[in-house]
Amino acid sequence: MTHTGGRRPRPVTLQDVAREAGVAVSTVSRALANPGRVSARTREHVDQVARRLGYRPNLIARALPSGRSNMLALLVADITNPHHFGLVRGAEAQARAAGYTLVLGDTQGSHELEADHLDRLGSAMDGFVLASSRLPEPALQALLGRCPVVLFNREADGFPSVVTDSEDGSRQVVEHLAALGHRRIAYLAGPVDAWVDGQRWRALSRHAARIGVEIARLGPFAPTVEHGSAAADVGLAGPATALVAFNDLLAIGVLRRLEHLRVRVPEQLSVVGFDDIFGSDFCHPPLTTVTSPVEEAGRALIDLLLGTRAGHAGLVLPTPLRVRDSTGPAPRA
Amino acid sequence: MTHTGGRRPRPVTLQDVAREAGVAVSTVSRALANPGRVSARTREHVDQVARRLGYRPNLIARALPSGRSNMLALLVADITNPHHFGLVRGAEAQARAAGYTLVLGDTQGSHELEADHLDRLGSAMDGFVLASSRLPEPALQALLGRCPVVLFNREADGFPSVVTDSEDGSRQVVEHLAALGHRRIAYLAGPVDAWVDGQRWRALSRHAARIGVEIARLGPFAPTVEHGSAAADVGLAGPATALVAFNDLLAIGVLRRLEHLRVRVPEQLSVVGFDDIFGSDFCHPPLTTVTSPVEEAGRALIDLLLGTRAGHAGLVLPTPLRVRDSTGPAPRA
DNA sequence: GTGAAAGCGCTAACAA
DNA sequence: TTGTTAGCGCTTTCAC
Repeated sequence: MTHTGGRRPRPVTLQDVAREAGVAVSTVSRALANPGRVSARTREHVDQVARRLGYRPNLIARALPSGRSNMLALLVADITNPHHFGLVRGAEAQARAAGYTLVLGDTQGSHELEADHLDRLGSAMDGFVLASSRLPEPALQALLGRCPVVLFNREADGFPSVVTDSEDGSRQVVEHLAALGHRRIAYLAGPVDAWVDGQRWRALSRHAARIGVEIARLGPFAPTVEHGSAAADVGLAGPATALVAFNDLLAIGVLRRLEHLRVRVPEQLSVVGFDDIFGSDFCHPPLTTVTSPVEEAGRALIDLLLGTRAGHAGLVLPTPLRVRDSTGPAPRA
Repeated sequence: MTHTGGRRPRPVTLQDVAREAGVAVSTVSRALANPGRVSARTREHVDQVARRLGYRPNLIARALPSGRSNMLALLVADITNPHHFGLVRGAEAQARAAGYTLVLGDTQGSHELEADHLDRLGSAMDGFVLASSRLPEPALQALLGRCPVVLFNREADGFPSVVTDSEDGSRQVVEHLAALGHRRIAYLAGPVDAWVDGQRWRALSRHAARIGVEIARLGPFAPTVEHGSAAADVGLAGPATALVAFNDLLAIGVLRRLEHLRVRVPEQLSVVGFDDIFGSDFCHPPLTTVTSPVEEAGRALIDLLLGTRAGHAGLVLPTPLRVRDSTGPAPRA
């Protein structure tokens, strides 16, 4: 790796600053970190010398004795899912405001990769946000003593968490479809190890039962646009007049397949998604979906991780249904 | 941050393993890192003890004396731009394969934020990939001696880089539009500090001149779907029969605005984008765009950074034009 | 308010 | 092959 930049000059260290300023390293350290515990004159002088020499603290060296790296990691199940955009932005902003650097990791929906990331980064991070963690419960519990962890869209004993209100979102979906006259709906399930999948399915079926609507669980399907084709075909094979997809990625894939098959949406079949991602407003037809305030979630997660927020329990964020053109009156039987 | 997990047990260190195994720390260190430089028996024994004790190397402590953290950072101008998905995936995979952890940073299109990230992370990373860097040239040059850096979609003296072939992509766009009878086209420019913006504009205007097509540069516009509205309005105000947007985000925004204004695409106006992002195939109408092999780019960038790839110069990736439904014959005057 | 000195957990000479 | 030892650059007691 030496080619890039050729000879690398030795970085300026605290020692260099101390020598140049004519004080002890500990004084420089204090002047820079705890400006209160040093005289105004020294602080100013040290500051100036440090600036002149172009001193940059070595984060690694700082982290070793202090035990804090000032880095937080956000591990997402799928970085290519636009759903996480806002989460990243919100978390980034909040972390930065608190003086932390946010580091992002993609687990590609694999709990092995997730565990691997945790393993590798564990000793170097001050805490983790696991978004849509796919980790088996025992693996999660094993983390408990080792490192501060907060969860997004997953709940587990002992962990602070922020979740979107699947319960209420599902209620809105069912009531919306029922109001449009749908009596048979199908849920196109997501990954079995995705905690929200279970939540959504349970809430959906409970409310369907309450209202007197039939609901079937189909799948599971990988939550991607590509797999929407398979999901659409399975959905089409049944009696359902409305399809509720695990998330928007899958829903958009379903929509694409239906268009290709010349199945008219919503005239012949209604489609609903979850998340309200980038693209759900300009796909064809625009998707009716359960929104979620991900940016707020991102901020709240960091607050929880840092202990900045009162109440360490679970935070549930509201998820209003955004009705667009992919849902309409049920076709006459 | 103490709430999460309660009492944290002191992690197992090399010393613990050494004591338990009845050998010196250096032996444990070697057994774990250079299994060749230690007898098979000791290695096995140490391995076993380490496993039994649940030893996890402390990355921070390891990085200090060795000067290598085994972490690489990828800084992208906009994490919410789907264009970067493949880049992240490709880079992640390649970094992981080489034993490195890839860390992601979002600079939100701001060179201040970019510089800040570089500053904060600089001492803790073994290298940086700057994707679509907005850093002013002098700031970039200042990095030269300090840390290995490779560039994506930007070229600068002294830095290895991978760029998509704006030159050839632009040629294809102009020839495609000319073949459809367009004689007046407009370029909806992106951020002035985006290197590719200049590249695309220059290539576009050169080829337009060569072929005898008029071209105007409009903007600059922020490269987001939202700003597509403004771009569409400006484009509509001129004589152009075809609009070439800086990227797909902007192009999709333009398409949305045109649909809202009941301007028929491509009958009344053709639209072209760059990147071929998520959504460009299901927006309305599907977008004609210049593709780019981002996943390959991601892998190549890591290779370049690690010096694994022969030839440290600039790598130019092919960018075939994907023709969809947003371009058609020029309207009769 | 400031300095001296002891580590943080690990790597890498150097010795044995 | 293995052990001893000196740091890496910084923070943080503890004296002064």
